[in-house]
Amino acid sequence: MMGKDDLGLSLSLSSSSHHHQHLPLQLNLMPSSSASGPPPSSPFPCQQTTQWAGLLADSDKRPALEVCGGAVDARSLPLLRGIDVNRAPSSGAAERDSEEDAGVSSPNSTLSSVSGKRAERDTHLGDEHDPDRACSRGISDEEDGDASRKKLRLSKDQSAILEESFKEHNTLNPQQKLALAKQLNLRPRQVEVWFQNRRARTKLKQTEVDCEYLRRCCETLTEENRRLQKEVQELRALKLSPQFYMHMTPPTTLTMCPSCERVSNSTTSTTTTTSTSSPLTNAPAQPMPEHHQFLHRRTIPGPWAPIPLRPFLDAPPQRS
DNA sequence: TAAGTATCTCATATTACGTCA
DNA sequence: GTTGACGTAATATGAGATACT
Repeated sequence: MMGKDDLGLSLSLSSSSHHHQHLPLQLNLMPSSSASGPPPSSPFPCQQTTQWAGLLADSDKRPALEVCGGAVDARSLPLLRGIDVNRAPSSGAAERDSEEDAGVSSPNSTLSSVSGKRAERDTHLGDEHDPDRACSRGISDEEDGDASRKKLRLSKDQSAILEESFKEHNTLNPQQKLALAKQLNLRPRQVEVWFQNRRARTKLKQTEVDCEYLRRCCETLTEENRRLQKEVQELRALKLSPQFYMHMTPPTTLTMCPSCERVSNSTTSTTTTTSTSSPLTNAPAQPMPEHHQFLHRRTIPGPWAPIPLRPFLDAPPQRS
């Protein structure tokens, strides 16, 4: 049967990769071949991401492309009530955005870690608490009165470029974020949010795939268990038949050696003890090791107790 | 050097908006 | 025109890491 390693089943509860990113509970259910790929310290590696990105591309790309299609945009643009996320932030505001957003990268943060120096950050810490927050809500200078956030659709091209970038690396450093934002005419905060949501969607998809894989494994094991139970019933039925006892050998007790864990038949002569293959491994019987002969000759009372096997297993009936 | 603080970035949950049937 | 489902951009929150005092 499949073991844990066969399934490639591993749980990574917590670890740290190079970007000190949090590593979520990761089910690596890929076959053992893939288990050798991503290092355990990186349960969300680019390799795996790329692998899943390809798998997910179909599922994720569909809504993105359909929703963000030109026709949809053409219809939706009038509904944006004058807000066009795809348009470069206008002139002065755009420049201010691109510069301020270079420092505004997180809702909890006010300035970027491009420099990472607090002194420099402090100089940028103005009276405005979080300018990007207001911008990201789509509240323009003229729409300050509307407190509700505006949801802004990304264009097809923007989504495609973001997807391509995500395939290369599912996390962005500040420089990459800035460059991507500039390329897409988006605020860095928007790029950051997009990547966060994209990672969440990827993980969700993978979780669904993992669940499906586990479900199939469970079905397989259930079927295997059912088959074995049936086999046990058949063997028990054979045991109860009179013919069974006629050909039955004397009671047998198998003993396991503690050192090599081989099973020997204690009913036979100690000098002629046969080495029995493991029922699990089905390994071919091998000659008795030297230490076996020593142990069996001296009948040392050891901790390895005889293993009483079920009668029907001690003397398996002859199958014709 | 250790402790405390500030900041950044992340994952995660949730909200709210846009689209479509 | 309305409505519910769905996708997703945006927000809120907490945690870990890092730099600094």
